[in-house]
Amino acid sequence: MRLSRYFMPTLREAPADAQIVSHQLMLRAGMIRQEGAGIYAWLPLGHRVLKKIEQVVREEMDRAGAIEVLMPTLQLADLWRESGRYDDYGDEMLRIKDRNDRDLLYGPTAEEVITDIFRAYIKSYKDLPKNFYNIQWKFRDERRPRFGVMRGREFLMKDAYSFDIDEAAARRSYNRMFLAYLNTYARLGLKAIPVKADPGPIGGDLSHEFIILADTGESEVFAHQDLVDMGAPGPDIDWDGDLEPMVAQRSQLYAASDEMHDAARFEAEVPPDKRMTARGIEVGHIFYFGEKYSKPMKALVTGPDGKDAPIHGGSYGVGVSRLVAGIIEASHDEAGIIWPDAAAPFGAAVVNLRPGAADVDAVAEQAYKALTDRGKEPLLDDRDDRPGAKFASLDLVGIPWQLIVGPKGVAGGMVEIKRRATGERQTLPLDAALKVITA
RNA sequence: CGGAGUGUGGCUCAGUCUGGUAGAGCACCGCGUUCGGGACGCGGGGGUCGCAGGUUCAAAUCCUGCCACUCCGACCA
Repeated sequence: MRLSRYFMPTLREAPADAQIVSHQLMLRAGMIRQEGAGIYAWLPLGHRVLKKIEQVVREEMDRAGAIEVLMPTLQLADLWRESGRYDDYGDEMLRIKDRNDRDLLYGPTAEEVITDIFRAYIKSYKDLPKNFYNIQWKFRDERRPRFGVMRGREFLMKDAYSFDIDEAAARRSYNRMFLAYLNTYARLGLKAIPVKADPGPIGGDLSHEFIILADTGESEVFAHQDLVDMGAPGPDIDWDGDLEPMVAQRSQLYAASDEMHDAARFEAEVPPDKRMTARGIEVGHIFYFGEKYSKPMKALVTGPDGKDAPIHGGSYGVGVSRLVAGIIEASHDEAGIIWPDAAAPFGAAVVNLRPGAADVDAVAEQAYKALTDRGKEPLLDDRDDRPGAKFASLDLVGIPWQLIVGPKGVAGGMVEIKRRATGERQTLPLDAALKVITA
């Protein structure tokens, strides 16, 4: 992409409405524009980041055996009357009427829709397990939207739903999601801690929230340091095998957010030098809910014994649009955003310091083409602007690499590369620079 | 939903108390000089002062009502 033809409206000052750093930086980087309380338009740069994150989430879901679908944003109230949630959900549900006076709603989640789909087609235990997910916009009419896309009313969520014959099988589905989530966050450059969550009326221990560490996070986390250091399991695991040991290893060490924290247990279970307290942001929530929807909605399958029984369900959510803000909270400095490579809107920026100078243009174009050919999705800064302005805005939007082409370097056959995250610079011939960036 | 606050060119803000017909910086347009960390000069364009009523010779400013947005608290990807 040539910046001179792109749309990247950066701001030198943050709008006064933005209170937290991710919101300020998203506005300054020209990623989003607010249309109303908790409602945002995604501008080109923000949209690219959102798509990148979405793709990482998608790949990890697919790897773990989930199947992608796309459910509607508008849902029929009758379905929610079946599950009993239409009246329970309250004012957070945006209720709509169509021209025939039929009650609709803008989906805040999709258990009812997916259960309706499931029950229409799947009748036998032989077709289980199944896990369907979609990445779709949700709307929850929050009492108090805030902090930009961190807590919007409209937000992009990946929601997955598992269907199993019994609780033991459901636990296996749960475990797959548990590990897939850790891999997802790790790929996005985040430290994520699974903490036990309030399982609600179903009980049991099958509910976890995933909290990423960021100094500016809203909630406080208490955890065993070994859990923090353990890292993600990685993609090369046997997804059909016994995942219980890996999950147990990560769910037995103490970890809790403020509302579930038990100071006495923390001190009893965790030695003093292993007690970690930090701030974090919730970016995922998984839980097992058994027959909560399958029973009232009659999502039954025939078991090996020939009898029909409600399936055991679980659901698994990732706040995709929230992750955009979460990553920024976890990764920024005074100059702006520092994207991890997997989420970066562009892999590298080729900075032409003197557009119009034929020799500089030639090298910049050559670098741009080479990076394009190698799949780095580069941004060519060919704006007619001063070097300082270019560096400042590219630092602000957080592109991981800058490949700087200026008259002095070109005269000596060299370019400069700069790594955004560390500020580290190297002066190299173009070929060597390209090798470093594409390594 | 309770409490607090803010609405003035795209952004940051001054002007409101004490009424006299709107201003600065950034951004934008033109010309010129600049050019390795958000340049400078000269010239220029852009604002129903959130909306609706009211008071007044006169309202951004005073009064009434409404709307929007932000923050703090109880709830959530």
